[in-house]
Amino acid sequence: MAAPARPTYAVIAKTAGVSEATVSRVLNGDDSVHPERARRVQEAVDKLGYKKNRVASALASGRTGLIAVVIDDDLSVFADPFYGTVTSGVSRILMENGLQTVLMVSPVGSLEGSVAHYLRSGEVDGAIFFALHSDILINNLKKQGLPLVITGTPHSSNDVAFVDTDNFGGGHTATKHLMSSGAKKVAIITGDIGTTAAKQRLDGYLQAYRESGHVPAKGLICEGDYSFEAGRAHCEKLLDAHPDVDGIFASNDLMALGALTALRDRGISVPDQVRVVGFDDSLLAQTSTPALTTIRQDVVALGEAAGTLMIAQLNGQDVEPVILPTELVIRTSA
Amino acid sequence: MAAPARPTYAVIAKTAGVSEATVSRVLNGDDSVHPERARRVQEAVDKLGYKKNRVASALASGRTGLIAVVIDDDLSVFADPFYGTVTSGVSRILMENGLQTVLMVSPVGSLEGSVAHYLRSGEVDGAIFFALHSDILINNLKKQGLPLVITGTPHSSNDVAFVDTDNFGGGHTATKHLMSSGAKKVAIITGDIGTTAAKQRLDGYLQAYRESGHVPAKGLICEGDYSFEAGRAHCEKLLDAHPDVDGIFASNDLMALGALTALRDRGISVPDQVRVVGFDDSLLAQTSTPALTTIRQDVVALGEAAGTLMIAQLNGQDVEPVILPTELVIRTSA
DNA sequence: ACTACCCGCGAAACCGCTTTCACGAAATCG
DNA sequence: CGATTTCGTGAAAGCGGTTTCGCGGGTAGT
Repeated sequence: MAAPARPTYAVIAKTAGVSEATVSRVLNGDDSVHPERARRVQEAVDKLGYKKNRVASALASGRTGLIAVVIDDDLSVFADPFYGTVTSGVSRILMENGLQTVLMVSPVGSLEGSVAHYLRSGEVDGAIFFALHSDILINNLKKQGLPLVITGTPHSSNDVAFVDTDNFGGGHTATKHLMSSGAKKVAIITGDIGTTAAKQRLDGYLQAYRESGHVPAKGLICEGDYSFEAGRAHCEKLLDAHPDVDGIFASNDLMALGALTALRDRGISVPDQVRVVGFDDSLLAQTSTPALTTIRQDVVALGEAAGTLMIAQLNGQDVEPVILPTELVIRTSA
Repeated sequence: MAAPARPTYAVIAKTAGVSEATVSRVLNGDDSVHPERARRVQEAVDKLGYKKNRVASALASGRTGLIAVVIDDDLSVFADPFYGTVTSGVSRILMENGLQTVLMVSPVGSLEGSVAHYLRSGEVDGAIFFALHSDILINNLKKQGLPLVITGTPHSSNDVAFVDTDNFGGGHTATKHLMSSGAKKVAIITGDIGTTAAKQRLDGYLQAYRESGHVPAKGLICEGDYSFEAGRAHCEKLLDAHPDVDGIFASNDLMALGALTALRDRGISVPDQVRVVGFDDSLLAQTSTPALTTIRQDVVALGEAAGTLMIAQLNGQDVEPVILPTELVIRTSA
């Protein structure tokens, strides 16, 4: 009510004594305007506290200033601090560039539904995907020329921009560390093998084994799913089948914690009898007992990289995938 | 390029043999259109796969279909699964109502900056606040008639809609549980006392004490800040000053974990010698050793309630604050 | 000095949908 | 049965920017 109607180009133009077209040019950084008139426009803008109406601008220009962050999974995924953190990184970068983040959570499988429609309908200038389960929509959108960024390595090697942690390197480092601290028989509990991250971490593990000149005994490779329970259950199975296991690399901290719990329940001392390494360096790793040795990934940086890649694409630049390094954080468990 | 230009009202109108005005009426649920013509419009819409251009619609109607979720804190807050989960609840409800969630993270103190501008400029139809540190902007926006919802109890009792967990009840229940399971001397480690939630949980604790006919000894009330370290440090101080403490209520799980760690470091058995209760029922509570007895708050429900309250306001309904019940989850620590 | 360009700038069309307004026909009233 | 409402509908005026187009004047070429 009391809101004093916001000024429009018409007002700015009048007070600056120029045409609306010129106002537009000045406000959009068109340098073909005489400095003096540009100054006058700028003055009027400042004086009237003018702020561009993004909606009108969007309609006329076709650019909405909105970037979708699409989570291709059920809502619960967002409870994972990982995504929250990545999102905040993305959001910060986008905001600094005058873009807003639109959050879209799309239950697995329904990606072809309303979300797809929304993305296709030009109501966002670009989309960043998390926890992508399928590449078909991606290829589809890509073909339409929508700037895309994927966090995590996509399954098919289409030329879509993506950012990812060096999962292979992390898996490799973790396994190496276990071996070099004395473990002879190192098992791995993988994440959901449907994800590329889990596969890459496993590959790193295998590579480390290869380099050691040994071969992982049958049964040392357990296919988990990133859950606490999987960590616990696989660890127990492992202890039954291979009582001489002395190293466990869990593909994330949560499973490592599950393993830790199973070990404690059996009275097996960590790290003396069995060493454990996790992945992520989440809060869990810092607060567990014993504190978890783990592979840190820089999640904020991941988000920022995704945002930066998006900005670059919007500016018409060619972009290369970004792979961020991991870091071994040595605590007590290994 | 290959994108076959989306149809507009003009096309729909022509193929249905009506005016654009009628198309608009049908698509916006104006029931004053003759059923037969409405059907024809609907047919045309279906046949052409028409999807309304939200931007144009927004410009003309003044309604953007966007709801801001504002986090008044640094980005790191979003790493807390709590906010991620609330956000996903909000997002789901909004989407079901054809609204999109715009995420805005605003470093503490800068709320009066670009975010405020954005909110004021009518580019969103409403705003939901998380982790609110100050009420001034709220009152300001409220005055402008922007539909608002706050998660957490606001400091001043303006009549803004809010949703919150029953922190008082939770604190009360936690303390009661400690007492009734035998604890004589129950301490509390509060959260950041600047937050209303921390204050309310403390009030619940005090109320339980009052009902027990006792008074908490001096020094049993420790002002923490929700961090692991605070939990540990306060617990140690507590053990030094009051060796006979036999119950600790930590205002969140993370601090409870800190306390658990301190206790273990001193070889004090939980729950035999000291009982510990946390708050949140986060992942940490489930995976800690011993598993943490805690007060569960339904975080998804909180988000959904916030979303629902927003929808109600947009529909012009009057809304009442929503306080969600908590639940005592008994595990091992108490 | 005359034509050919280039440059800065304003007029006006346009983006796609919403909403007011007024008109003709049908319904209601006295 | 004429006068007044009511109802469904289309024409048209926005919403607030962006962008094309072309004009007038200054610069350059010859």
